[in-house]
Amino acid sequence: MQTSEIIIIAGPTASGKSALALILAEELDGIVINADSMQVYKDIPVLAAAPSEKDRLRAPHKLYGMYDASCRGNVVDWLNLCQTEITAAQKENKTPIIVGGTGMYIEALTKGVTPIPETPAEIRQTVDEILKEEGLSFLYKRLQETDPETAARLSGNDTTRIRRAYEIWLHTGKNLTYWHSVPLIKHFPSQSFVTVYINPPREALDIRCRSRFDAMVENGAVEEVQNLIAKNLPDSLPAMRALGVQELKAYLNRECPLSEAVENAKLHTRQYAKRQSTWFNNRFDAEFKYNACYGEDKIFVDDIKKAL
RNA sequence: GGAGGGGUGGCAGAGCGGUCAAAUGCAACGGACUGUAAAUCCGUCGACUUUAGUCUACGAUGGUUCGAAUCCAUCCCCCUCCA
Repeated sequence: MQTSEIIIIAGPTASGKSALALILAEELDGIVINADSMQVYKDIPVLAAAPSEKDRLRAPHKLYGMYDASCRGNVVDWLNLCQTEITAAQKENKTPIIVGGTGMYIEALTKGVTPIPETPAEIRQTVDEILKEEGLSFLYKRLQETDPETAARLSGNDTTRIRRAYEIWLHTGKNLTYWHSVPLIKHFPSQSFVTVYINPPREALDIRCRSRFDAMVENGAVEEVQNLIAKNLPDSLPAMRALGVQELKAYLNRECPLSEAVENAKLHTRQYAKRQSTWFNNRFDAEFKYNACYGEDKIFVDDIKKAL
């Protein structure tokens, strides 16, 4: 069975997205393409819950583990790679199946992105120094002068966004408000997506997150973090912020017992799942919604196949 | 048995006569989200009614006071040290 549609499977962590993607890939002769900001790093397959070797043999998987932990991935880089993979799949008459929990990535794919030039490293560094020397409130004041609208929209505590907005101004001479006024660049028309949202009840998800983390520890999550620590990377890198990394690092540094580290990681996973649900519930308009974790139910698959 | 310290909202922990429904942190709940997004940030958080207010609350009971989480008495628990 072949189709030119692009399937997108979104949902919170541990909802069973990857399993569904895999089954669909098998049934539809598809290619699974990752839309998860953490599964792109090769150093953390266990903690990021990337598909296993065995699963990857069952169907082609793209954009998994392609970056070193020292890299900083970002939406646009991912988007470009994703587009390449989608067109490559379509050329071979295979169904691209995009799966992931990173709402921002999926939205960039379906709705497009603003063509803001990439910020060079020097600019980032400059802003970093301002931040360090003058503080966030200073940077916020500068933003109020250069981009009052954006400043008004943001909280004065929102380091990430204030920094980015100011970087854009410094680099391009135009502020974020201006950039947001230019049309988004879209690579695929909206009609080409078949969207699926797995949205299990919180309690069910929580149980899964918890047992999954235990399984991660059994499958070498601690060793994974140990190897990461050995690389001596700054904690600010995305891979270092994957759920479980800082928690297990604290254990390895003898700051807390393993049980506590595990509890913390489970807690943070649960809170993350909530943030994801909020995102998808309120801004991801899916054609198919399922209110349970994906297990073995073929219903999902049949429903989706019918839509193609 | 003796000496001392303590019991505060789901938890931790401030407050030590009024401005205390009680700081702060955590958790919980809701929300935002345009290039680090598994990030970052915002709101709510005793109950009932609701821009004001009413009630129940700081181990228990009783007291002092115009007024107590804060002072006193008794009781019940907990911890530390000495024996």
